[in-house]
Amino acid sequence: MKHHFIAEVCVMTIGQLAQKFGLSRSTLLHYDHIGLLTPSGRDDSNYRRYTDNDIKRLELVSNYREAGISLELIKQIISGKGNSVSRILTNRFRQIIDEINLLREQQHVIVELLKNSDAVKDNPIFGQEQWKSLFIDSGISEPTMKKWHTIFEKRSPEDHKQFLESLGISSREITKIRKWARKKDGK
Amino acid sequence: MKHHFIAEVCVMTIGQLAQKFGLSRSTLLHYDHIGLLTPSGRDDSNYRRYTDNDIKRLELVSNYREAGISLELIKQIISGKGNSVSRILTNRFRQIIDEINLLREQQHVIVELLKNSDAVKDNPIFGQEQWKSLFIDSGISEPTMKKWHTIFEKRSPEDHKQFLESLGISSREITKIRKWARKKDGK
DNA sequence: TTGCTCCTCACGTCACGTGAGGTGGC
DNA sequence: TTGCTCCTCACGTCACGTGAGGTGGC
Repeated sequence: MKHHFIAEVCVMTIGQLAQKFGLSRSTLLHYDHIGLLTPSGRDDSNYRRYTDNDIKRLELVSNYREAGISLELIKQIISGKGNSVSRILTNRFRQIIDEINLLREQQHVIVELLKNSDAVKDNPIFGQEQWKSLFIDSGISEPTMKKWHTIFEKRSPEDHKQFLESLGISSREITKIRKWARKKDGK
Repeated sequence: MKHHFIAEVCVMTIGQLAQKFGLSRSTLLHYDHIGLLTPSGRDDSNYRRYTDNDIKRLELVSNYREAGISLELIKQIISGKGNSVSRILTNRFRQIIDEINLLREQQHVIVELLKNSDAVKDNPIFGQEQWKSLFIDSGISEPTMKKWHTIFEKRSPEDHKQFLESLGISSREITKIRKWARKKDGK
């Protein structure tokens, strides 16, 4: 005996799918253009129809994108060709380490430039409060900020000190901050 | 009484300058195109002649580039227009923090993906040794690797554990590595 | 008719890299 | 002549973003 009701398939338009995944339409258009995610069909008005399968595929794509894998490599992964997934992932992991180290070096350079600039004289207003609000405005929570100080202090205490100095914070305050950054350790 | 010898000015061709700064020719060509660094003159063959002043300017550009400042902002800094230098530098510093956090999230995703993949079954060879040589091949020294383990362990012990597991390392080895990563602390 | 989403080009972004085709001095 | 550096377009990269100009259903 057959079921006479049609299986409930979930078909979505490009806008709905974009919203569901927190992506932009142009991102999905782009994925279609390069053949990474072509919708299974079109409706009467030539609108893209994304089916369940397409959605599953986008789920995969989205995950790998969140790992920072390039679209080209994601194509390879999904098609099953090219390097093994675990190799691609570990390569990317190593790449991230390099990128983070590069960014750390940039932070180091910035500290040096601030040290040599007349930031303090130029801008005595630009003190601890401004800096703190900068963190908060950018959505960084107090605990994250503290954690960051802790890591900075541990990684390169001298840079940390100089950085704090470049902000025009009093040496008494600096001593306080650094002490507490080191203390968090034992906890 | 005047000096009758001509001041020794240092004039360089584009190739020489590129080599001196460890940049490519096309980089310098690009800087000329966008008006960031236009050589003071040309010689008879229409070759670019970079003078002492140009070299000093490139020194500045190069420094800010090493801080990851965009060419557009460097233009503003050198021309003295726009935001103050210290503001630009601290903005960039904050941006780097965001970027590093994004990369850390990507590492987290990779760990999850490795955990859920059959990396271990697929690739039992892909053990500690392969991973270690990956680090070494990519120019990361042993001490840097150790430092990295230490930080990873401190920041998110659970992720670190899972990551090590995903590599197929024995639980005994893992315990050993993690213990030693924590120990470094007291030193 | 208004408002909404959808469509397809096609060009812009950022910091260069890469030829193609040609010149000039040793 | 060979080899070297230099020159000027002009197009490619990567992952989209941004109009421009137009359609289709409520």
